[in-house]
Amino acid sequence: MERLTIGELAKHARVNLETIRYYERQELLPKPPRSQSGYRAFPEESVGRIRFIKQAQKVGFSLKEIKELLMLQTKPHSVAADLGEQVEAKIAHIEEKLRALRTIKKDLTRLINSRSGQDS
Amino acid sequence: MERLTIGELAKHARVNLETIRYYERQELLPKPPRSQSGYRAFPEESVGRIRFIKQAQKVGFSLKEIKELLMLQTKPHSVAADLGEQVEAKIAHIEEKLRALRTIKKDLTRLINSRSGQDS
DNA sequence: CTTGACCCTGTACCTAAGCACAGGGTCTAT
DNA sequence: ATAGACCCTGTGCTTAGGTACAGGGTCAAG
Repeated sequence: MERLTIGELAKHARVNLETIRYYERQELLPKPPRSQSGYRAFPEESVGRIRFIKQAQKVGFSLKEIKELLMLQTKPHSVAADLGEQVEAKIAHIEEKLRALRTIKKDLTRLINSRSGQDS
Repeated sequence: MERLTIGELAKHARVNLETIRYYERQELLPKPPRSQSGYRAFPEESVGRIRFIKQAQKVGFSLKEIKELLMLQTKPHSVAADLGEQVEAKIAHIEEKLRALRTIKKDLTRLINSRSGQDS
């Protein structure tokens, strides 16, 4: 399996290299295995993981919340008791954001329409 | 027309009173008129304005971006040249966020569905 | 076998978005 | 006319989310 250095990962995921180390410290990325010389050797899937983090940030999730989302995704078969509930809660949270966005969008759209025809 | 003190506005808009002063400094709220004794006297619409700010923040807009959104909304008849373009750009931005949210939601939904039936 | 491009750790610095005083004036109810 | 609840300005602190070195090892190419 292909492994990436931190620099390669940074390039693929389009983030600053320091950001990756920061995410590792914050435990958003699992600690990667190291080469003999101590270099980090990331699995390819780290690219997707970082992209996910960036997507989620873009819509207002904090890193703490994103960590929870990632935990749900990557340990789906863990203790598992009320996992469904947790996920439902997250989805509700997302739907709230969707509503907020649609409202803002509607406001702006109305703005455009109200302009057409009248001129200053 | 009804006017609000900063404390009343904070209560209605459900934000900390210091946040309002901060927004004023950042020019997200227009400087309100003052009473003889120097107290701020906000128009009622400030409540809606603050709520809008909070909604937009929830979905990942920075205060700087929100300021732009507000300027589009409140001075729609200004210089007006390429205002339509600006609004379209904002809407595109919002649609990007909508897509990101839907992706995250789909991931989580898939997670729930994949669980039903199988057990660890 | 050295030079340039990487990587390591650790620490410091930075911006955004507030929150928390201190020190002082105001307003109103008793 | 005084206490309690407000308001004012100014300054400083805090947290999140990074970014930027410094000081030092590593690796591949010529």
